Amino acid sequence: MLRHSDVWHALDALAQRHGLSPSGLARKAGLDPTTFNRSKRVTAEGKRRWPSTESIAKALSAVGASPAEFIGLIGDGSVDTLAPRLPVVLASRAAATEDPSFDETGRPAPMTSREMLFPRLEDPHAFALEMDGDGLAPLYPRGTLLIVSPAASLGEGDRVVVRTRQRGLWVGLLLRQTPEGIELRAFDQAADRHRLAQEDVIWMSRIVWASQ
DNA sequence: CATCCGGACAGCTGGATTCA
DNA sequence: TGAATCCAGCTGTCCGGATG
Repeated sequence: MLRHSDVWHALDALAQRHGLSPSGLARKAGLDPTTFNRSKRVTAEGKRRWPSTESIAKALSAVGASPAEFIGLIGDGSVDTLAPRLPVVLASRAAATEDPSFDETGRPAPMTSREMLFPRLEDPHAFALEMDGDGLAPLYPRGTLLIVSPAASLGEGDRVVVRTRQRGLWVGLLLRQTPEGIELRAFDQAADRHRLAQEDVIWMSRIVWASQ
C-alpha cells in the first residue's frame, strides 16, 4: 500500500540525492518553493495533504529522474538511511562483451555513475539493470528496472541474468543447470531453448524484482 | 541570504443535485 | 438519461514573519 509518508520521504530522498532541499527541488521544478514544505504536508486540522502527480512529474523532470527511480525511493519510511544504494547499469552497456561494468564475479564495477535506493535488500553486491530498448518487451519494456542479486540462490524456473564470454548478456528463464552447462528460455519465445556451455558462462544471477 | 512556517486565497476537480 | 449548475474539498501560490 502506498502511504502518505512514503511519497513525501521519496520526494525528500529525491531532493537530497540531487543536492537540493525540498524547497530547492520545488523551485527547480518551476513550482512554488513551499510546495514540498513539511508544513504543507498536514493541514492545521491534521488532514494529510498529498502532492499532486503533476508536481511529482515536474520534480522528476527537473532532476532528470525516471518514475521507476522514484518508485525505488518509496520504502518503509526509513528509506534514506537503511536502503542500500544499487548501481544502475544500462542493458545495452551490460550486453557488450567488452563491457567494463562488471568484474569476473558478476559484481558491478565501482565506476558505475548512477545509483538507486532499494529498501529491504540484504545483498551488498546487488545491482539494477535498466532496459534501454524493447528487446524484452512486452514483459520488460524500455525503462524497466531489474534488480539482480548475485547472492540469491538459483533454481530451475528462476528468472536470471547470465553473462557469457562469447555472446554478452542473456536474460531468461533458467530451465536446467548441469555440470556441462545451462539451458535458458527467452521470455518472448516459449519454445525457444538455448544451451550455454559451462565454460562460456562467466556468472549467472537471479532477478529478484522488476519494476512494472 | 536561504529556508521554513503559517495563514489566506484562487483555481480546479469531482460529487451531488436539479431539470429538461 | 444526460446536461447544467452548485458546492465542498483539495492543491498550489502568495505573502509576511521567523530562524539559522
